[in-house]
Amino acid sequence: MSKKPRVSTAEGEGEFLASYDPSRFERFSVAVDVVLVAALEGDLSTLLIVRDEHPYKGQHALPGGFLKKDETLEEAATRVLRNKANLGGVYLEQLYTFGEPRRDPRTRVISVVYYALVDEARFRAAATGERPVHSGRIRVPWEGETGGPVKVVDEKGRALALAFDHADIVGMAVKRLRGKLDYAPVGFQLLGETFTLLALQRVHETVLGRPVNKDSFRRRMLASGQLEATGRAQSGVDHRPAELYRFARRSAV
Amino acid sequence: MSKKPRVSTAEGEGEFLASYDPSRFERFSVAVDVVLVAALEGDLSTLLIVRDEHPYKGQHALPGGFLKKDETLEEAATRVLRNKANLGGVYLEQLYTFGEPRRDPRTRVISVVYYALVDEARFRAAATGERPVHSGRIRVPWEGETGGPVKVVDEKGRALALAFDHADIVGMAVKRLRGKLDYAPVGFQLLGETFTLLALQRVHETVLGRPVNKDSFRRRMLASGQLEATGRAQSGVDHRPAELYRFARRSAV
DNA sequence: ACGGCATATATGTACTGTGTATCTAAGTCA
DNA sequence: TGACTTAGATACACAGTACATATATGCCGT
Repeated sequence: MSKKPRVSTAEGEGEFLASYDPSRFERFSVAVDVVLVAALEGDLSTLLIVRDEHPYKGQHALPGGFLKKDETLEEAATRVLRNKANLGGVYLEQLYTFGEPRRDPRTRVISVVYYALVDEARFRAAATGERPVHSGRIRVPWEGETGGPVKVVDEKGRALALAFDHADIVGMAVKRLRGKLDYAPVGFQLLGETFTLLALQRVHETVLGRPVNKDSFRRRMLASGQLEATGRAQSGVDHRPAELYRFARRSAV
Repeated sequence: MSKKPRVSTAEGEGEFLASYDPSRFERFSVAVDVVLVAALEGDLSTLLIVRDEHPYKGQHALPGGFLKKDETLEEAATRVLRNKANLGGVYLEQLYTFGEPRRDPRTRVISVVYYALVDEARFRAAATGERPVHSGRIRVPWEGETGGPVKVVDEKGRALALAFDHADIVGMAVKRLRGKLDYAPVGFQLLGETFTLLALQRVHETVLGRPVNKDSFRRRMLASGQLEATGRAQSGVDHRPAELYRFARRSAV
């Protein structure tokens, strides 16, 4: 292969190697949206905001905001969570970047999407704060193919038509969670400080979209060394209460 | 939670729900870079271009280009591959978006990175074309942790200092490949139409950064149903030739 | 107080995938 | 022709998991 760099005027080369002149290139609005996910009563839920302006006025949308000049993408996502959901210090990870030219009818917007995982208590605190935030339940198609179309419904089970391509985004978030379930402590992020094994199982089932064998799941989790028994038991149930576990941050192995 | 949308003038709400006025928000240069990966002689390689302008003049960089007004992100990645490597119809997938404010010293650039997987023949065709493209060998730290620092070296083994944050980007591409190896036909994309089981094993070992058991690997691959024997054998080797296999696109199960 | 009920938790067994070792097959080359 | 090298097949041990069964423990109605 050619070792000596040479000046090329070919179209493909020029645009990248030539002197940079900002005015020569298009500039784009960059937004950062966040899929805030929690496990509520066995279902995955995501935080939504009702739009009060066109387009998609009155419809639900993921919380988001436009990127500012000197902040990183992750800082923008953090800011969105802080401003829209009054949440800080949550697990945050970049999901995907959506850039279809007409995904926003007003102007072209490149949206870098992050997803965040919180436990039920934090989610409910956000969803009942001063701001008009809503909770959308994610209905994952049972036994569906990976990345199949998820539906988002309200508390009464009515389907919510999400603004923009946000339904696709939620679907991709679930798909990502599904892939990480095996090797990352996803379930723990979605549950509170303590939880029962059945609760953890429900979360896994919801993310996977299929039932898992109870006994196998229990043994696998206990054998993983990631769980730590608290010695305390569930209360307020009309049957034998289950042991409460917590996530073992760093066991001495 | 509050059901009735109400107008909010709080800072966090306003920026997203208020009437959209493009002039109110920053606009950013958006680039699309491509990590073109192939398996060459057991090593992963990636396509690089030598920069002939500041910054990082004379250093190697991933092929890339700025996003145009009406093309999708994927179309931009396709265009980059066509222009810089004269390649078309390759497997392409979005990797990650890098947006650190000072990653490009000239101006802020949001870079949406795609990775592409090609077989050795296509990679060599690109790397020996008219354009001054180069091949960088990816040295994955053996037995290293996921996402550990990879090094990129030239044909003589000399370390290449990549421009911008492109070394990080290559590292993330390898990390992604590693994660997909178990459930996606990554190896097949990196090999040609036909290949021996040992060649497939070498690719897996390179991506994983560790040796895999030969017999187990063979059995696992044959049991997966993704392989199809061609009936033909390797030639030009000084030992017993191995059977050539091909990827079974859609087996009748 | 007691027994039914529902769920938690423990134990046992079969199956499957993988690691490892050993043996045989099929080429090249001196 | 026989040594050498790698391909490919077979056998066995082991671990993880699915599945089945048995026991424990709390609540609740009578």
